[in-house]
Amino acid sequence: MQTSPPDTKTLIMDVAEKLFAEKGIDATSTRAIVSEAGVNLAAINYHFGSKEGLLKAVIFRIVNKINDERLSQLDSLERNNQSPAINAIIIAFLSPFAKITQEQPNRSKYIIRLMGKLASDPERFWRITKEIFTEVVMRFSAAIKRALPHLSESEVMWRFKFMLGAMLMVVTPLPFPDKLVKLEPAPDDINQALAYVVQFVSAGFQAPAAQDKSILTKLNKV
Amino acid sequence: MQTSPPDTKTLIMDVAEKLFAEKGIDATSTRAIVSEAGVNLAAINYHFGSKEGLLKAVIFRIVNKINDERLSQLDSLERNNQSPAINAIIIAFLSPFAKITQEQPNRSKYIIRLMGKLASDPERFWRITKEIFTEVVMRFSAAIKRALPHLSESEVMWRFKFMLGAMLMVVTPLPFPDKLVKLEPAPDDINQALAYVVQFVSAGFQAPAAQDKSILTKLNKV
DNA sequence: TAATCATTCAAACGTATGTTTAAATCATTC
DNA sequence: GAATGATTTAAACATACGTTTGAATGATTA
Repeated sequence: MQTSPPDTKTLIMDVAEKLFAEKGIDATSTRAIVSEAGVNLAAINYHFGSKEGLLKAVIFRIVNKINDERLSQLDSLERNNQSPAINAIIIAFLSPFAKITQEQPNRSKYIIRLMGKLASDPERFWRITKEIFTEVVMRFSAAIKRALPHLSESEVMWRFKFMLGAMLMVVTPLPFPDKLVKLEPAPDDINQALAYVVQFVSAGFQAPAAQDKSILTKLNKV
Repeated sequence: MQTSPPDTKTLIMDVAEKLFAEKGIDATSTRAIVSEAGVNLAAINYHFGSKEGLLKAVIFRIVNKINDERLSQLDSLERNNQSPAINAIIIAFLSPFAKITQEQPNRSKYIIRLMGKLASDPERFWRITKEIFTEVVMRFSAAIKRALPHLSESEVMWRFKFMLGAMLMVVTPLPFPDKLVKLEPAPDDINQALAYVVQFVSAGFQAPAAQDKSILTKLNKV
């Protein structure tokens, strides 16, 4: 069984995925992409219309796969129990990353980093992904609400957002001082980091509702 | 008591802070800054050397203030108790954002968004801020380690990172579907969001150590 | 084989960017 | 009030970018 060599279109998407994740989207030039892919400069515009067309293709290829897996796991959970436990919901949301890590260890780190880059440009992010993200966010937030009825809707959604933030940290190469620890996970350690984040996020979700409106209150009492 | 009109340097920093936060750093041209500030194009290079020099000046003005406040609060905690509770440590780390919101309501939303933009480019962020962030990270991670002796050093540092991720979500206008909730915090709601994140992160830190190495293990059992 | 369509190619286009220059203006000092 | 240094100004510079062009090559079909 031999794999056929990737065509130009796939080649460009693979390189773009890597460079967008590593350097950022705006900081990655079309020339850098075609140079590393070994194709002609005009290929991007020929195959994808524009740089944004290429970005959209790259994102769709990733997000569709991950979200399909998320929804499939949530379906499976809800078939067994109409209101699954919060832990199971969190794992259904986070584990597709682990699965991709397992299946495609080389690509996985680029995938989440690219998500991180996109999160900082909400306008563009939403313009590109709203068609494919709405269902996942609505299904999961609804499931979480059912699992945590003691929380207000607002606090549930904020905790959902905190989960995304913690998840992004797993592959964000935030460089701590060298004297401390190097927290860039090796491909093999990503599963360890995901186990850590599930533990952290599960406890966070199950915390009682926040009481004080301002954390400054606590300070001023001291 | 009258305030003297701001000099060119301050004027440029104020406008840059606003535009960097609103449009992003790379997407904000030097021409856009000087145009809104009403100064000459060469003023940025004259006063700050380069665009990155200006960015650094803008960031330092913010981060120095926040980190001084963090360290002062941690000092105060450790004067009373050599090993303060995890909750108090977290509040000491997160609350300076709330304090700035209180003191400078107009600027606070720009400050917050600019931190969000920077978070998506960790390498640049760290290149600029490592001189002033090292002390804070080392002091706080040491305090957290003392407060949570049942955790491995690796897991402590990961949870520290998760805290940063959750904190950044407070300042990242990540667009959820309109049908759900609008999670862009208004200036007045930032204190509420910070109270939420403290609650979430406290519980996360206090969770027992993670057991399974891979979350896929749990899945495969199903 | 000839014809048709898809793809690749080198080159150029138009524009926006950060930066630099050198003269002009302002403020301060002696 | 002249001289000195700091600041501002208009203009130009050099480069990098996304995109387009039209010819050349490749593949497919009649």
